[in-house]
Amino acid sequence: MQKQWDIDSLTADIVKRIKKQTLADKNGKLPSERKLMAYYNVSRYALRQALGKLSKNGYIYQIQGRGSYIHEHHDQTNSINQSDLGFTEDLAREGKSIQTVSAFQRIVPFSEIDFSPGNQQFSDDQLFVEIERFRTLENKPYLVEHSYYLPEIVGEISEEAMYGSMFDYLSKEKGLTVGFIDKFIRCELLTESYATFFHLETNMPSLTVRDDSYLREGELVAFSKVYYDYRDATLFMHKKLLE
Amino acid sequence: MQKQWDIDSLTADIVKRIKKQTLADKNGKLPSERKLMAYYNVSRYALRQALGKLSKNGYIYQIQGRGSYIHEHHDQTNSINQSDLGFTEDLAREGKSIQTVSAFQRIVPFSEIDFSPGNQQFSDDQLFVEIERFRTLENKPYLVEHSYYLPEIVGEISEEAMYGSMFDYLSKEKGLTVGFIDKFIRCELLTESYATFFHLETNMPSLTVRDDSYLREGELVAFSKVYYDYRDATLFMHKKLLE
DNA sequence: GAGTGGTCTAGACCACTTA
DNA sequence: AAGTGGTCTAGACCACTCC
Repeated sequence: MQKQWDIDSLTADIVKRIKKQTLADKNGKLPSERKLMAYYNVSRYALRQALGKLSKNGYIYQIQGRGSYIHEHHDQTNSINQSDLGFTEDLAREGKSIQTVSAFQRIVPFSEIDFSPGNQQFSDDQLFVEIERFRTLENKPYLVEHSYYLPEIVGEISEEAMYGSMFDYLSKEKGLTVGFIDKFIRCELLTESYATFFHLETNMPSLTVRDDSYLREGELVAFSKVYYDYRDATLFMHKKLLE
Repeated sequence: MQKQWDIDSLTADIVKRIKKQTLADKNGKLPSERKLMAYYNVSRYALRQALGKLSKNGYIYQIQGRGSYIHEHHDQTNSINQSDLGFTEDLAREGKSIQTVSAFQRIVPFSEIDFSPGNQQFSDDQLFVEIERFRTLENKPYLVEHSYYLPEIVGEISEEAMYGSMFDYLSKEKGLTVGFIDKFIRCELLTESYATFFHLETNMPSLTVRDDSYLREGELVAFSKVYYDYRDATLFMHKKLLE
């Protein structure tokens, strides 16, 4: 009995072989789709779904009539890959440790919130769970995450969760699945308290990412703003044209 | 003879109908895939490719077992949508006019370049065409674009091109097609000359986007850095999870 | 159980590149 | 002419939601 591949495991296996350098030739050229179909014993559709994912994320590029090639991209040290990005950057990245050094939680009405989601309005007395988390990367101040959760959806948030991954917490403890996120990236000036955390002066800048997070069902579950130390943070993105 | 749809025209038509509000019901729910297949007389594959594009760009979201729904997103005023983004943001956006108010071109060796592409090194005497463009949005200083082109690939760049769209120029005049771009987003402090253009003080911040642009064939053709006025620039991105 | 989106197969033809 | 990726069809079964 031969191994059955689905698209996810197929994608993972191709990535593994690319990294182990056992798939492409010395010019970075992959075997043709027909050969890969035969090798993995999958249909054209399944194979192309897998290659499409790699292509979208910048691992490979494909040229009609010529073949598929590996795209050697940058060293991703200290850069946040948007394609891998979770909730509000809750992924522990290769060999790096992100820790929450302090966190605050309180309940506030909409009228006291200083930023709001892109496409939705609330009544002034709508309550939100406000969470502020100060986080370090390799023991160095790295980001401040300022979030508002809809209490009707998430309920109470435990103290332990605030020091771990909110994304995992919502999924495992609350059974909530985030389906998509709108992101707004800006550069803003720091207030005194955030600047102090980064050992910067007031009004020094910060790279900020505003997220509106929606459940799989399309309901807004949280909106947040993350302030990164501008000296360390780089967002990486790969853009495919001609689609 | 019925109209034949390909995926692009199908996608465009669905977008058009969504905008005209003649496709979804009052709850924002689209007809089922089977119904749309019948309506457009296309296969499941073609239809799902089209819906997949809309879904990826945040126009709709799909829920297994329930249906497809419109996602009303934000007001995109003054925000740069990464999914629509061209070369270095050369698209004239809805009703807004971007103009180049001054531009400089010179030839420099690699050794005099102050930033470099993510994954490639050049010898110190490799020459580049350096272009600096100062651009306004609605007659207000908006961005400075600092680019380096490989002369072996692009050849000479005409004066007119420098005041128009570099993307169109490469494509129409030089027959070069950009296939993909690596992007690195940061927040940086402005030097005096750039700050002056934005009517800001030296060391005020800027939202920057570094691009490495590759031809369809995988060859690096240019790398650039765009400095945006941090007060006006917002990058928008839609992220689909669970793929 | 009926209807929805998600996954996958087998096969065809087209557009492009290379020789 | 042969080989490559790009597009598209027809059909099947699965997982999930709703009644």
